[in-house]
Order: sequence, then structure tokens, then C-alpha cells
Amino acid sequence: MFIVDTQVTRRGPKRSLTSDQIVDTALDLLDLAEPPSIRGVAARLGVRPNTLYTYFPDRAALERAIIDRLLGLADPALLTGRRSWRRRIEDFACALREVLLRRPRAVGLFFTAPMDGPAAGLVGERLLEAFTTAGLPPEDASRAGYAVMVQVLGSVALAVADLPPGGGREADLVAERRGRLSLIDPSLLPLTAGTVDIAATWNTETQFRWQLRALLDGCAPR
Amino acid sequence: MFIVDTQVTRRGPKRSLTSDQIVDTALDLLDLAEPPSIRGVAARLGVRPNTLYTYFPDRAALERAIIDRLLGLADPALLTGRRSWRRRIEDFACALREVLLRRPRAVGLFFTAPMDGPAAGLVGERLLEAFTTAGLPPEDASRAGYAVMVQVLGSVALAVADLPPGGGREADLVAERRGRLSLIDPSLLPLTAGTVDIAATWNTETQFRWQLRALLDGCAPR
DNA sequence: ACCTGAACACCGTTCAAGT
DNA sequence: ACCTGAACACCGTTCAAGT
Repeated sequence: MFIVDTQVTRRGPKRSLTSDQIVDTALDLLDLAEPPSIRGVAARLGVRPNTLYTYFPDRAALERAIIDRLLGLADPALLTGRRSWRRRIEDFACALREVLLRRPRAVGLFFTAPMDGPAAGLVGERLLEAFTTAGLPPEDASRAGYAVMVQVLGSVALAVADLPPGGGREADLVAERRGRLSLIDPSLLPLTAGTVDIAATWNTETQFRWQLRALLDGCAPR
Repeated sequence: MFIVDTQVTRRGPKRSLTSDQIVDTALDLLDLAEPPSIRGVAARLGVRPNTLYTYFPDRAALERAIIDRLLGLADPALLTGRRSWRRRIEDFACALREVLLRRPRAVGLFFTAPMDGPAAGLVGERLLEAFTTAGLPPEDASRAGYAVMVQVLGSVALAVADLPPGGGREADLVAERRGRLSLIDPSLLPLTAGTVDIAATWNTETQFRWQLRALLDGCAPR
């Protein structure tokens, strides 16, 4: 979307790869919880590492392309439609969260390369639309849209940082986290010790929705 | 703080390094915008890379120690005192933002290792205190405290991701960003094209404070 | 208990060379 | 225009060996 796909019109054996194929392969690796390294992607394509430099000037460029594909996977169309502006934003935010939680090694990419692709542009535009519908002036709508992205990406990144190597179902992760938190000394951190059951759920969808609700409440006109 | 420093009582040449020294050195590298790699830290200490494994079981353990030092540098004491709960939280959030912005390679560490050190515990406790002062019940105070950390770390991480390799003063970064954004086609992304001047400031302290204000408004009891 | 030498299995990237 | 061979300068980590 927004990109004129020049590959489609090409034919024959002149070009055995496309940059889309390379991004596809990187996504495959992310699905397997493997890092989308230049060498890893090349190996999976049956090609030498330096071949990829014909399509991307460096690792950062490949990462930007991957990021944009992930944003597209989260389905920016969720931000449009006849539902309330809050529902639209919450639906997209949760979808993006799930796309990234399912691919733990993908989250870091958002913090090494800027989001400047076509899907990122579309997401930004639709967020502006939603917040404008909510009655925000354009300046506040712009700030609110960015705040939502910060919230989503920050949440997912911290959740992944806390993930044990193997991963696991949400309920198991909460239990495991509660176990670690229960070691806290109540005489040193009394308030923390008294709220261990909540802190154990900091990486859950419930907490995610609570945070997003708070942020949206604070963004909507008073 | 909270750690019983066993090194202090040791004497003589039996132990030429301490884990604190290693973290110091890692901080030095971060100050120079260099990655705190095992090999880099070891080289700077004039020691072989594998020496560090006497003090930390693996890279992640070193990273956890670094993270905790950075949280301490941001000065959790800013969360206490006689100022309003909002001021205390805003002051600490801005301090942490600056500690990390000044050390761009530090931000990523928060997303590869969990925050489980003593300074992290202290920050959590003080945040709970502040939100309790604000009138929140313990459960909401816990959720709100985590939301603030998500907001701060997410903001800084995205700001660093958008940083050009050299860095730069805030005003220059805004101008450079505006230049990139001005290429947007108004017929494709009309709302975005109409708010380029705001989007250019997404990584500034102004936007940071706006977001935090919104979040805190949404957290405080209605 | 602490540090090293040597090695292993990885990275991203460059450059000259082949088709 | 596209791909490769070979190399360079990096990583984290392990393991046997030395003191």
C-alpha cells in the first residue's frame, strides 16, 4: 500500500529474489522466535549473506521494512468503521500488541529503526482521524496518536523483557511472576508487598487495557 | 541501597575487581555512546572477556545490574518530599528521561532484561506512595505506577530510535524531523500533512510532558 | 577463588571478482 | 544488475588450565 510494487512487472530469471521475499523470510524467522539477522535470512533463502545488500543498504533498512510489515499485519483498517473512536483505537492497539507478543524478537526492531514506512503513515493518519472524531483539535490529536503508539510499544517491550526464554501462556506467566514478587521483604517495600497480586499482572491484557483507558481518558477533551 | 556490599570488607590482592567496578566501566562506555558489551567492558578494564564471568553468569545479569544503576542515577528521591504527587512523578519521569537520552545505548537494556534490582524496587515503592497520596486505592496505584514506567521508557526508546547517529540538540532534531515529514503527500495522508509541525516535535520534552499529563489525568480518581 | 589461552559459533559489512 | 568467495572486525560463551 502506497508503494508502487515494481517487482510485479518484472519477469524471467534476471532477478531471483525480491525485497518482499526477503521481508517474508525475516517474518518467518520472527514467527519461529529467531532473530531476523542478515545471515539468518540469507541462509533460509539459500543465498550468501552479502546478497541481501543488493536489496537493502544495511541492516537498519531491512529492519524498517520488517517494522512496516508488522504494522500492516496488525491491520490499520481496525482504526476505521462505524464503531466509537475509543473502540477503534482499543481494537487496533490490542491487535498490534498481539502481533508483537506472538513474535517476541520483533519488538526490539521498533527501537532501533524509525517507523517511516507506508503502513506507519497509514496508522498515523487513521489515529488522527479517530481522535479528530473524538473532538480533539488537530494539535492534540497528533500528540494523542503518538502517545497511543508509545503506550502500546512500551507495554509490549516491557512484557517481552520479562518473558522467560520459553514463553508461556498468560496465566502461567502471572503465576511465575507472582512467585518472584513474593520474595519481596514487606519491611523494606511495604506498599509493594501489599500489591503483589496486581504487580503480578502488569504484563497482562487487563493491565494493558487499564493503561490505555487511562491514557484515552486523559486525551479526550475535558 | 538494599544490597549488602560484601566487597567493602575484602582486602588485599585476592580480588582485583568488583562487580561494582564492572558496572562503573559499563556506565563509562554508555556515556561514550558505546555498547556495554562484555568484550568492550573487559578491554577497558584491561582484562580478558571471560574474566567477567566470575562476577556475572551471563550478559543478561550484567545488563540487569546496569539497568538498576541507571534507575538509581535518575534519583528515586525525587519521588518523595512535600511537593504535590504530580510534581514528584513528573520530576522523576523527566529525570529518568534525561539520564537515558544522554546515554542512547542504555535504553535498549530495559527491553532485554527485567527490572528486578533494588533501585527498581525503590522506584516502584515510591510511585505507589505518590499515587496513594493522590487518593488511588492500592490496586489502581499499582497499575498507575507501572503505566508511568511504560510511558517513560516507551517515549525514550522511540526518541532514541529516531535519533540520527550523531545525536544533536533538541531544536536541530525537530528541524531535521520536520524536513523528513515535509515529504509527505497531502493527497494520501491529509491529516498527517496538516499536522507536520506537531509530529516534528514528537520526541521533545513538550510532547513527553503532554503525554504524561494525559496519563496522570486518566489515572487520578474521576 | 580468580584469571587466562584457546577455541567455537555466531554477527554485519566490504570489496574484488564473476556472470 | 545480481550473486559469490574471501576476508575483516566484531560478538557471547565454554572449558581446560594455571595461580
